[in-house]
Amino acid sequence: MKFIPVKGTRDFYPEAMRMRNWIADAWRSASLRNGFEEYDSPIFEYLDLFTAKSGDEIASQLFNLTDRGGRNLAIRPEITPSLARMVNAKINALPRPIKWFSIPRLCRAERPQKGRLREFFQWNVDIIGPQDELADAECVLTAVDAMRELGLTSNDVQVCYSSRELLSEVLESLGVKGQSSADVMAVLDKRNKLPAEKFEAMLSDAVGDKTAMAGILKFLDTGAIDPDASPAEIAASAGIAPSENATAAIAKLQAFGGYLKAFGIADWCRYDTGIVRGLAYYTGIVYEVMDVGETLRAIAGGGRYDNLLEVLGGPAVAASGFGMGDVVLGILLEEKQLIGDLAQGVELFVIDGSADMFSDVINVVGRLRSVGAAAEFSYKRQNIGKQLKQADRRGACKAVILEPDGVVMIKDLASGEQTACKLAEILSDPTTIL
RNA sequence: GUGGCUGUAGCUCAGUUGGUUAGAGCACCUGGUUGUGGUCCAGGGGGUCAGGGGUUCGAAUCCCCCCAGCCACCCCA
Repeated sequence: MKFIPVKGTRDFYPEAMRMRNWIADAWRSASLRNGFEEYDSPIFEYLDLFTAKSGDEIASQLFNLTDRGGRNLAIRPEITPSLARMVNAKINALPRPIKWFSIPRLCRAERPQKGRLREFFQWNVDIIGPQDELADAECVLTAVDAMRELGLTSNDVQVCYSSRELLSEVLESLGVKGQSSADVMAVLDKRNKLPAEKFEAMLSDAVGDKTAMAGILKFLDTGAIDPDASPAEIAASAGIAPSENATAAIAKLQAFGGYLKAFGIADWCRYDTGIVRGLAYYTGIVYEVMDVGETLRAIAGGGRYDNLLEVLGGPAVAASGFGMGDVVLGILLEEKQLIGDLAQGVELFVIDGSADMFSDVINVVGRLRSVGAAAEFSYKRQNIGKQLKQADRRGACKAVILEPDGVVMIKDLASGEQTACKLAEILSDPTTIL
């Protein structure tokens, strides 16, 4: 073949398109149920918007271009900067909390691999305004709600959360700072992917100091957070110096856990100190949705990013949200055999009893479509058997067979039952056969 | 950017130690069973064996290059 799709992109033939729509419909309906409004932004932006958020190095991972006026542009690799830009522009006019969602098509100039393509769709759900962990919890609830709609259960996926704030505080109290802190976080992020020995060796290299190393390992072993204990007690049992920041971060984790429980999704969620979320802009609670076997990369990731609007030139306004891509989710749904039969048939298939009645067929089809019915017909004039076969293959519910002398047989294709009526009736009121 | 694996029909795959005109199933198209579907029967289209070069009397098969796909690393918003 001379022309092939670009590396890392997908063609959506009707079958794949049904799957994509099925997922997007679940995302959209869950969003609306949970009180979010849909927005969208341009598919390309000024390159600055992305480098301002993520640094100049990000440019090499973007598809960027220069327009004829010499402007540096980039295809959006994420929508959060655009969201921040849009919200900043109207921050004083928007009622809060701002609860918005989007399902953008995104592009990243990466080498494709399992669960990662160069073009994909990502559901984004954000709440801007509240500082309360209730917002973080409501985002998680929305994610769970969509996954539930798609047929997943808490036996399939878990929302693993931690506190970026607490982790920073722990590292700092152990004297791990600056580059070392960044290195340690990078290693922690791999914890669930590496064998224990290798992980500890890498961690040891990043930390350097033995006392600090022991402190980090003790912190990592923290189990579920007791909702009833005082933050100071929890800090003590996790070997964390009970600074003001540390106890505050622990209290936030407790509040977050309480909201998850109140929303009825506690069994979908668990505290996991191994969640770090890269070195991005997160400032508080962070989480990733993992498949229970942890064989796939994260299905979704998000958390609190209270500084982003300010970084992008706006006021200091708190924000929290997540992104869920269609690629890993699609793999998981397929593995769990949750996709089912997505074929969508027409309602009615209109058939001629003899070729000379074909003009009546297109007449009836036209009338049916004018009242909103999904009606189809065969382009070829052939016997009734072949036309019925075609009706069946199109997934039609009923066949409308036009016979001589104005007689019409309505055949239910599932039961095989037929009822008769008059062509004149159908033409005057097509809704009688719906 | 680095590394590993794999490329035969739209899909899943056969193809012997190199040997005539590269096959099957499914899918697709046509026709039949002479006016009621999910069957059945018959026929048909479709492949420069990813592409290029080499070895050989002869290459889908052996060697080299390249391209593409998959997978992992880096990175992961």
